[in-house]
Amino acid sequence: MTTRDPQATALARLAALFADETRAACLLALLDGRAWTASELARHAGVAASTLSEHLGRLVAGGLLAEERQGRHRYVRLADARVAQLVEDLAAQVAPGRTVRPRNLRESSAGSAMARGRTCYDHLAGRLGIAVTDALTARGLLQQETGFALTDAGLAWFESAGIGLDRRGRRPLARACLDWTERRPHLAGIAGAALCRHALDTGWCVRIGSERAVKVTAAGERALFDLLGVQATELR
Amino acid sequence: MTTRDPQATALARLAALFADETRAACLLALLDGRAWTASELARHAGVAASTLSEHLGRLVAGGLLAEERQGRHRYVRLADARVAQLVEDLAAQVAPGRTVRPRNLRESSAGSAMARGRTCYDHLAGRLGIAVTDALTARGLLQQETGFALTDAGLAWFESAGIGLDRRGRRPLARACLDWTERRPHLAGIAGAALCRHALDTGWCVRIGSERAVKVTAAGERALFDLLGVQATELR
DNA sequence: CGGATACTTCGGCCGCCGCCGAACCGTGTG
DNA sequence: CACACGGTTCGGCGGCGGCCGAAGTATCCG
Repeated sequence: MTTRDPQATALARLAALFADETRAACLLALLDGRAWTASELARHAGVAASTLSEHLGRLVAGGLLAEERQGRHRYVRLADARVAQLVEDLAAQVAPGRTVRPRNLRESSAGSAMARGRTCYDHLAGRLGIAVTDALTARGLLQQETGFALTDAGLAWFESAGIGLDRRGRRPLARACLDWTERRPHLAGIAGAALCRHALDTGWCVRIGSERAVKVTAAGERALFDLLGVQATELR
Repeated sequence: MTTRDPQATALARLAALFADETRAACLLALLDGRAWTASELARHAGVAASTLSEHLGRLVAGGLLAEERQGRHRYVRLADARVAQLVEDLAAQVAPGRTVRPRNLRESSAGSAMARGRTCYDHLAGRLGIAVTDALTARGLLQQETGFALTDAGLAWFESAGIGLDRRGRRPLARACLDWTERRPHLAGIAGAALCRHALDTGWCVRIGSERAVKVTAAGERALFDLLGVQATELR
């Protein structure tokens, strides 16, 4: 009050952006890494377009979202990987306590598709993400014993698989991201993003509908087995 | 509204705990890893005891704080390392934008002591934390190239230095924590905590006053130089 | 036992914030 | 040009939540 801690003020202001159910729903939706229009988000969150417009204004002003205007559309996406990580961290903190019991078949099947495989901003998560991470670890390409890092063999593997790693910028090459369905860490960071992009580009997996869920194709099963020894059964 | 996303609800509820300046000030203060009494926090935050009591109730109910009652005192501390990490992450997200210009000499000297060396929950931060992390990296004990992990030599170093690493539990052995004064990652996780505890136990550094700041002793300078080659000049 | 201290509970006040619908603006379309 | 459509602005409403001080409870101390 007389002399407030500016750091506390800033922290509270940032947290306030997450502290609303509608905004939280938007941020979680945007974890798919894609850009959504304002009206899509409004429908998703179940509020009026005018309400959502104000929310987007705050989120953009707060630096959490980046916007891009095209014609009469306003596209927004998470500002950067740092923001995505923050959303993931908060979501992960909250998830362990949840024992979701889906209400009906639609939610149940949607939920199980998400649990099977999904993107987490720009990398793979769900059983798919875990299976890949485990396979990398088992083959000595990734080590989780004394931290979380690619091994030299791992670097070579990415190269030989033709998956380029753009190491400019500050983002860590490999980083652990806690999976909220599996409750175990999976590969994120530059390597995780590159792997996911490669998987989508080459058709190892495809997105299901407009959600974050992804599905492994037959070609993907073959490639994952050939390259990493991932058994198809781990993905179901 | 008809069918709200329970994850969004949970995330918003969690974030709401951080989204108040008074509670944020408490959480940041508790980042020193110690237990504070309710009245200490009330004084620190500049609010009435009754107000703070309600805040503590919420934070405890929300699982962010653990409490311990002793006589007429209510001690609280951060619930665990996970919570501490979340606070750090949020604080780090907010810090880069801040270019603090201290108002007066007291704040200035307090600030520079914090910048020189401090604890970040249970590990070392500030120039001290960075110097140690850099030294570990330069000596090949820690690698940040392909992630963030101790090397085999690093494991051996901890052993030979007599710093035990208790690897039970899920906490990662080594983890990067972004330093909000140096804006670079420093060592956290089990190894970071063990190193910090060792440094305080053996008198390499001592706490300054009741704050998070720590000061490297003459014995500490010698030990850090002998064991890691840290130059005393890096610590000033 | 009586007073001091630490904390909690309660009632009441105030301000902020999320919500909506209506009106408005700008862009694309027949 | 008229119209549809996506988005924004505005006014107004309602509720939540943070704040305080006063009163109450529990503990420690002399």
